[in-house]
Amino acid sequence: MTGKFEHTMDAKGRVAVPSKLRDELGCTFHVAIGASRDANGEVCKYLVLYPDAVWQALEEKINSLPSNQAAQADVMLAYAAQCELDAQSRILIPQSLRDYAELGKDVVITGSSNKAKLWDKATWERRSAPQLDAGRVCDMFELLGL
Amino acid sequence: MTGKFEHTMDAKGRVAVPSKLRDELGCTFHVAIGASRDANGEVCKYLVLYPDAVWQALEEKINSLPSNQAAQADVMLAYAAQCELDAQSRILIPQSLRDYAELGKDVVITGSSNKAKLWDKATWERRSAPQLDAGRVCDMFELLGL
DNA sequence: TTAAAAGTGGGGGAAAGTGGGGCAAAGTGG
DNA sequence: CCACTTTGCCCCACTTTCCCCCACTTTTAA
Repeated sequence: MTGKFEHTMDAKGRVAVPSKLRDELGCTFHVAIGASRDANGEVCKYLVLYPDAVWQALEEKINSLPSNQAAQADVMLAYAAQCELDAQSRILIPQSLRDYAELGKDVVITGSSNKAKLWDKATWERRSAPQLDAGRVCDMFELLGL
Repeated sequence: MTGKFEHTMDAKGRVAVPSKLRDELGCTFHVAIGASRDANGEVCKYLVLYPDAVWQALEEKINSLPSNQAAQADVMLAYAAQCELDAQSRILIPQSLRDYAELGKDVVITGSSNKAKLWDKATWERRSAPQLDAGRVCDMFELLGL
């Protein structure tokens, strides 16, 4: 899955799934929490859309976590939801997930190989802008050995 | 089973089972005691809702416990109850289980793969809040190898 | 230029969730 | 053995949330 799509979330918490991603996500999939660090060590939160098969594998990994990680596992499963597309190809994002990712009206959906990510637009821009610098892109190509 | 649902327990000890969990729990299932440690070593108590098939397997495990664990096995079975949904899709939590988990008016039900957990709201928040920190979520993803 | 598909917004009916009244069965005390 | 209380359960009533459906705009494709 690839691409970046700017959509809006309406007052009811619904977001249209980009048509380019629908085939790979299927009509039922899972939404869960995600977070990652950038080069400066800053963290940012977003949501992840997992096709069913990918989610199954993840759930098994979560279940096999050592028992001292039980609290993390509980939260991960509590903040996950199975979603279905409505007739307009939208999903309803549960309130608890909206709160977690601090989603406002404007959101961004990006393809991310075997899953998709859903960001608040401001979060995405804050995070992606520095990476678009030509020097950074050069560095990445070297890292990739190209 | 996934998701987090905030419900209320009425004065009679009844709690509505979230509609999203009903299919997987069935209309009769077992409620039992549970507890786990968080990263700081603190323990917290909750109740667990087991679909019948899952409970059967657990009961056999309990029965095969070594005899020096008989006291634990007795308590585990004593503090377990078979529940049925009433016409409003609620279950009645036995007083002894309410006392164990220190359930107040506000409770939280979370999906946890093949079972569900029932927490006093304050307990859940005390336990989950630190895990929602973006840094912790990052750490978990690394632990999961993602 | 037109048609079809994608994306956005909202109204209203159905379902979910909450609370309480009342009755019967079970337990407690004289 | 008979009141009396307690507990569990059925019923009904009310509120809130969710989701189905329709309408409209914008974009893409023919």
